[in-house]
Amino acid sequence: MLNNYAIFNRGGIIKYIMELPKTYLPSKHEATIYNLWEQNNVFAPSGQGEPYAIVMPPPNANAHLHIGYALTAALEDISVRYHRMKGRNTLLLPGADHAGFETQSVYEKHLAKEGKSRFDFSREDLYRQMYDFVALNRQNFEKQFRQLGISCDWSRFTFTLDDKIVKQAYATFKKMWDDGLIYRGERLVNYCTQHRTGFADIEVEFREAETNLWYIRYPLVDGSGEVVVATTRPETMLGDTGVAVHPDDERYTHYVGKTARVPLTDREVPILADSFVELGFGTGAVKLTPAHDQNDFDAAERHDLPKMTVVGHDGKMTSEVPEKYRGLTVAEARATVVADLEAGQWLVKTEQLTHNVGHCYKCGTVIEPLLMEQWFVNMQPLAKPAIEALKANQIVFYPETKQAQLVNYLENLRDWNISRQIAWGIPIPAFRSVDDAQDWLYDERVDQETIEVNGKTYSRDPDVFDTWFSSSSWPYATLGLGSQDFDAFYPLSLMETGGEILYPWVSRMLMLGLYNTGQVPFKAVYIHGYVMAEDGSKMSKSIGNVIDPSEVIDEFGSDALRMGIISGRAPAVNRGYDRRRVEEARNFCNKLWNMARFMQHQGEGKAVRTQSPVAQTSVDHWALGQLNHAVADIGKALDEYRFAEAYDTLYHFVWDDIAAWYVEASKVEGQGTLLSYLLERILIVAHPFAPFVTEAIWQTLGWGNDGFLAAQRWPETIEYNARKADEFVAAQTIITEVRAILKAMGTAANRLYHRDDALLNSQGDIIKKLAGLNDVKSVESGQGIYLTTTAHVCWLDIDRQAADSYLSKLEAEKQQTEKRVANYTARLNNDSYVKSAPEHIVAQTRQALADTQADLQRITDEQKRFSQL
RNA sequence: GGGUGAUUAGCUCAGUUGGCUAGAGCAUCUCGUUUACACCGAGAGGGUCGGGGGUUCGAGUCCCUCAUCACCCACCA
Repeated sequence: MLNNYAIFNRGGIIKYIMELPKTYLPSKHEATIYNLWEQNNVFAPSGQGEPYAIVMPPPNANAHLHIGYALTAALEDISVRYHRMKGRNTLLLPGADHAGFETQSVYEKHLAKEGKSRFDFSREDLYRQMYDFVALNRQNFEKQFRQLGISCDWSRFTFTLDDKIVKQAYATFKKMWDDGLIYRGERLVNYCTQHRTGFADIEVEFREAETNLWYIRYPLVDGSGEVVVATTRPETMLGDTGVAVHPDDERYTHYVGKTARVPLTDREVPILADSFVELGFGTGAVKLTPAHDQNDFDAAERHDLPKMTVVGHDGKMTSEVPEKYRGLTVAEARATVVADLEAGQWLVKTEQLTHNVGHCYKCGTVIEPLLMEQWFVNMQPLAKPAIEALKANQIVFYPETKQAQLVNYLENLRDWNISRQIAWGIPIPAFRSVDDAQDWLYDERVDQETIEVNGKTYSRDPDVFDTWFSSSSWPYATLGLGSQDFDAFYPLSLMETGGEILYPWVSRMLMLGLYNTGQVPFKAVYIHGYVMAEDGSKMSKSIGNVIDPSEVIDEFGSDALRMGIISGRAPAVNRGYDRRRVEEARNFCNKLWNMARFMQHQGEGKAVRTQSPVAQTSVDHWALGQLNHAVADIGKALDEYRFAEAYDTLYHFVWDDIAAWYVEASKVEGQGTLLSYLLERILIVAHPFAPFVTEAIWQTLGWGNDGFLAAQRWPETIEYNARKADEFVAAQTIITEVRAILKAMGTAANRLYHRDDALLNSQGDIIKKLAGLNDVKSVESGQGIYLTTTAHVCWLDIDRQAADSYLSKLEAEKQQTEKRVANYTARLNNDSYVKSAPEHIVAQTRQALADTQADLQRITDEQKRFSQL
């Protein structure tokens, strides 16, 4: 099979030549086109104009892109291409995420297949292995991004473990350290005993679980009675260090201050009053296990209770508990404790209870709140300025509601645990004295296990940062704080991302951005919704309903996927993937392609690019007017990130106005002389949405000599004659009515008569061709039926039989028109309407009434005329 | 428990600050192969905008309420 296109380089100008087959075949062009762009550095910032910058939220370098990324990519790329064409200094900076724990989990599965575990390796070894593992997989997603046509500057590609990111993380940590925002604390940490690491609150997944509520007697030491507590975790009673009741709970007032004995142990614990206890729940008395429950921990802090760790990092009971329970798993311990309670008559009763239990979002293991020493960030001083910036509207949110949600989140923020006990991440640059557990140093020599400072030995903290800690500086760390890029592009124009990371990421970028740069990191935030499966359910690998963007691209093309996926989609609304919209968009690409074919055909194979049109005919002026409107509407919609609306406007402008009306009109001799100009403008305006097909056309027509389409300027408003444009609108009205009548009556070839009407004289040829008439001519007196939707007197010569059936149709039309007349009349008779409504609205109504009355008049005249025949 | 969003044509969904007869694509029905395109063209049918109440000259749009669905946050010893 012969190649039907060739690329060659002649005199430094790249030409792209091929035939124009009937249908556009994306697969034949997309890769070639993207290579041309990339090799010619089309996506680098121009250095001219007002800056416009987006830094991509880095996708997981290890992942195969799912179809949601097609949406992200389309939204970002449309914005960027549009602003580039507007002449702005535009940057789209790509990146990839090492995705700490996520990737380590994947790698662990990989290891498991080889019968190994991460605990078989040192952290350094593991890190190196994973770095290579990710480097291999990374090419995959970079390839997919290119498939999607993303116009990013690959030379600025940033990986979240790159030096500049690590350095920024260290600088941030150091600054916080110096400012006293970082503290080492023994706190309850959400701990997965399977993965052996702690998590941030936000990473814990709560699921409903059926469990029991056990009611247990705690006898008073003075023998004066007992307190019954209710618990879902009887095994943790082995670590109880108190019992709490509500201060207002009269049932227990006289117990407060007394001492109870914890069954199955010899421990005596105080009964105290604390308002965190809920009066209505259980018995109103609660056991306190400070080392394994957040509320209990907080209460213990307030009342200075000791904290006993009874569940260890391995998920087994520790040596703190009586010997018979030691080494049991939590589940085993629970069963044993319950049995022993029963045997000892300590158990009052058991109730069923449904409640939420935290699980590891990766492996599903129940999260144990465990007491651990970790690095924490004091969030209040960071959250406060962020809240102020939000309330001062320094960032525009799409949709708006996300702003208030973020404020609400920030106002209730707890301190942030940034330590993770995994290998795949940025080592925490802190060292602890081997002699003094309280003596910590900040030091960046993390490649060393131990360091000597002032004659003392310090050993490295084995933990790494939470991924979100380093990625919170993403907007300026990628640019390089204080660099030229930073000066040019910070704050970013837009942060485009999904709703699931509004809290963990957007909020932290905002806080740390303000902290490190004194400015908000971005001027706008666009939150996209999720792409669900076609039936509206969540896509997941386990269900097997994941849609691969590459497969869609293979079938329909990248442009079709981009447009199909943004079509009709509002921000932050989850919606299923809709294959029909992609098909629709594919058809649209083909429409563009065939308009180009038609134009080339008209120009006898030589399509000349025109930039300064001379409008001659009415339809020319009309087309320019429509172009102006479309360009303005699309631009305005894109300025406000209303992508679906912008695409809709483009679609209907191209298809309805130009393809259906203008191109058809241009087939009439002497009409439609601006085809190449309009096509040129359309390619530019459509380019942000459908970059491949538009560039393919551009290059194929030989316009590449003037530079890439991707580098063209967005159209300016063009002058046109509105009165002449209106002539074509009038012609359209006549054409539409004639078509409708002929269709409804089932008659074909006919003539349209008029009495030397100026419009009919000048637009006769177009009307004849587009309405499918035999003739349009001026006569002394005509015959047939009058048109009723136009003020231009003309009548359609159809046979008597068809005319009779037309009458009944006319009656239905009359009734509708009468209704409208009544409607407008009533409105205008309403004094308060005329007084309160804006003048132009009232004027519109008056005009509408006049027009409708005229229509009604023509209809009744026509009926009368018929009845006299 | 708190919060957010959704409910518009058979289906999937648009509808910017309230203002012409509420739109699109797909699907359905008629007709059509006029040399850009059947991934096409022309025409048609189809909605009391979830229920109820309110504000207003005017409500799909704003407010209240109810119902159903989805999601987020918090948390239940």
